[in-house]
Amino acid sequence: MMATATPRPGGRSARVQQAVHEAVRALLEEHGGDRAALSVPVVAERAGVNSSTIYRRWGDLPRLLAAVASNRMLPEQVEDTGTLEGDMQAWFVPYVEEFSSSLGRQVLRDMLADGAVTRDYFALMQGHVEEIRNLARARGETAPAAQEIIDVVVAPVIYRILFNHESAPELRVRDRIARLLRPEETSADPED
Amino acid sequence: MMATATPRPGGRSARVQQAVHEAVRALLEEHGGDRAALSVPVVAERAGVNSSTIYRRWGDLPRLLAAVASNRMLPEQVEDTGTLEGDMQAWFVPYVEEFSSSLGRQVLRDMLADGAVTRDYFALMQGHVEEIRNLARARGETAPAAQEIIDVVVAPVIYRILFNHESAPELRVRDRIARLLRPEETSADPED
DNA sequence: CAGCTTAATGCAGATTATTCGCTTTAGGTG
DNA sequence: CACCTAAAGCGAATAATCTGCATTAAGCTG
Repeated sequence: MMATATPRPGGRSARVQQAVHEAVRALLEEHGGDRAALSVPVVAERAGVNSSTIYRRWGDLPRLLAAVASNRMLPEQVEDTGTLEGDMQAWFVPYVEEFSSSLGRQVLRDMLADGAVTRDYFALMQGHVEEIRNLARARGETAPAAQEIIDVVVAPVIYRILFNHESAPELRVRDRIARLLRPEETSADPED
Repeated sequence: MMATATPRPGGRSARVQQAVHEAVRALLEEHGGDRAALSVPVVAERAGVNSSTIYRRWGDLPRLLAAVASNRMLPEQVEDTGTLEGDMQAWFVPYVEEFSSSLGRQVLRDMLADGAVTRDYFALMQGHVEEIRNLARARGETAPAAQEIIDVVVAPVIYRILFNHESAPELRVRDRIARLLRPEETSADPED
């Protein structure tokens, strides 16, 4: 996923990548997400790989962490639940659960450190929003523009996770989706 | 600003901090914002300061960069222009100009790497929003909740800067503010 | 399927960054 | 003015990073 497009993707190269990714995940787990406990040599040893391999493939620790983060935060697949509101919830609620935990926020931060990875990841998210929107339109539902969905639902939630450290219940994702899609009906409708 | 609250803020300590901050800014300038050109020893030499001083005070390069970033991106002061819409524009437009440039985005990213600095900075921004809102209410204007201002204006703009690399004109900040404050009048009102 | 080609890895030495204990400096205080 | 102490300087020890060269194994060719 979002992997370096290697000319030789099979075999050893892939095994090394997997070993390194797993080593990072395991080490973060063991040290309660404490980045200070990680270093390239430590990851290398755990992965059974030479340090210089990591430097060559990922450049430095932050970029390795960003790669692991974007891999770990694998975008949900869009799923057809029959309604736009259902699709939006099925798609976005799991994201928020992932990202809003203390660990998820840290992983998100790791990803943000790498501009290219971040951009790819969020482009993919936007693609999913467009997919969901197209499903709705094919069904005959009216659907807001993808940009509006992002402005009203996605952006405020990501912003609050990142800058306010809000938890999933505080974020009221279902409520935000409902307000966007059914503005008349939903004036005061707390969900937690 | 947001400085380590030093028990002894005057004198040498302050001079060192200033020298180091200036060294970082100058070096970034010289190398076109290329982070790879910076290292703690390089900054130390330019600042005329010992490397170990930097390690002790800031911990590592990313945290130093975050400190410099939050210092550089000094929040605008709230200014009473007579109307809520004017105050919002006077306050937020300069932010967007700063942040949305390629250099500003990089600086924002530097800041985001440090959770504590980020949180302080955005808490300060939120305080300003509340100040603006209180000014408006004191004037007798009706004003949206601070949370709503952030959800509708601030969050989408920051999100798009960070994840879509949008430029200031694309972000249509004045338009966003107008739509929030005068929802009836503004249906289609491109500003660029 | 043996032999060839080459990207990717391993290895070891050189370089550079980071840490640490100790000494020195200079604001603040009585 | 002498004392106290947080912060800075210094240098040696440790650790991380980079680099050139040797080795490995995946993909290709015949």
